[in-house]
Amino acid sequence: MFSVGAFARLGQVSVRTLHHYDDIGLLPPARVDPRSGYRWYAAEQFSRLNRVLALRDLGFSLTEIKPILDDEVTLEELRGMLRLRRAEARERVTAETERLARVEARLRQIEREDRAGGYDIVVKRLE
Amino acid sequence: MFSVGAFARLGQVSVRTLHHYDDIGLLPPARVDPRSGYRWYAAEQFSRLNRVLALRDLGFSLTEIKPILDDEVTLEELRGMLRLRRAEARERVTAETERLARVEARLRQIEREDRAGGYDIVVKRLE
DNA sequence: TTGCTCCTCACGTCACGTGAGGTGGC
DNA sequence: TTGCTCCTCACGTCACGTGAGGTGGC
Repeated sequence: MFSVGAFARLGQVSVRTLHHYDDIGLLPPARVDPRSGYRWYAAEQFSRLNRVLALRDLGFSLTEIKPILDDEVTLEELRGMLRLRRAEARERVTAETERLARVEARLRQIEREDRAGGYDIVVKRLE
Repeated sequence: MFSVGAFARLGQVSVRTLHHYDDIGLLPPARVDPRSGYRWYAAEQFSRLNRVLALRDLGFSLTEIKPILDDEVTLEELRGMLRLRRAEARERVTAETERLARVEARLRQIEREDRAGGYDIVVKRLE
């Protein structure tokens, strides 16, 4: 059994994160001391923690992660969720790439000592 | 003079956004009717609104935007802020690209019907 | 009178970070 | 007794979205 502190250290997350995962029922400790309220985690729980972190890393919210880990999601649904993640990730990549280009353009402009001007050029849609 | 509704429509932002910009002092209306509390914007204020949107689009927070627009930032400082933005934008591009790759890897894995396994592979640093 | 616009609260968002104030075992 | 760990609130984050409840001019 591991105390929160130990489990957090070994799992590379903060104690607050474990408290949070307990609060939302995502990763409740194997045992809670009824007197002190101390949380005790079992070694097998590292697996679930790591799955949480892996899915979080793919862009899933904690709310989405729970049903996935609890096998309340079919393979088909999981596939669909991943496709959605993929689409979102692609969008963010292009959005960030474009933003980067704009920042660079602005920097070049400033290096030419043109402070003013340009920066109220905004792209807007017409109806 | 434009009412909030009109100014919002023409400026392509929500009324709530204008309220918010007023609340934080970023873009107070040119005039506020003392009786009704109605906000009235002048045509010249579109320029500032667009500057706000342009800077926001570059990744600046509203708190950073204010001093920039109020000329409380030197050219050198602005350059420094843009360099920081650039670095952050680059980081996000690579981070998002990597995330996308992981999502795609997971999808390929799932298409092979391998539901289980893999997904508790997590990268962690050793001390 | 009915619509439409406007107003001011004030809670909710997402995943925790960060004190505050207090307890229990070595 | 001193440290260290643990506990439970509960506010703060960032830029608004979204009602709730009410007012004023055409």
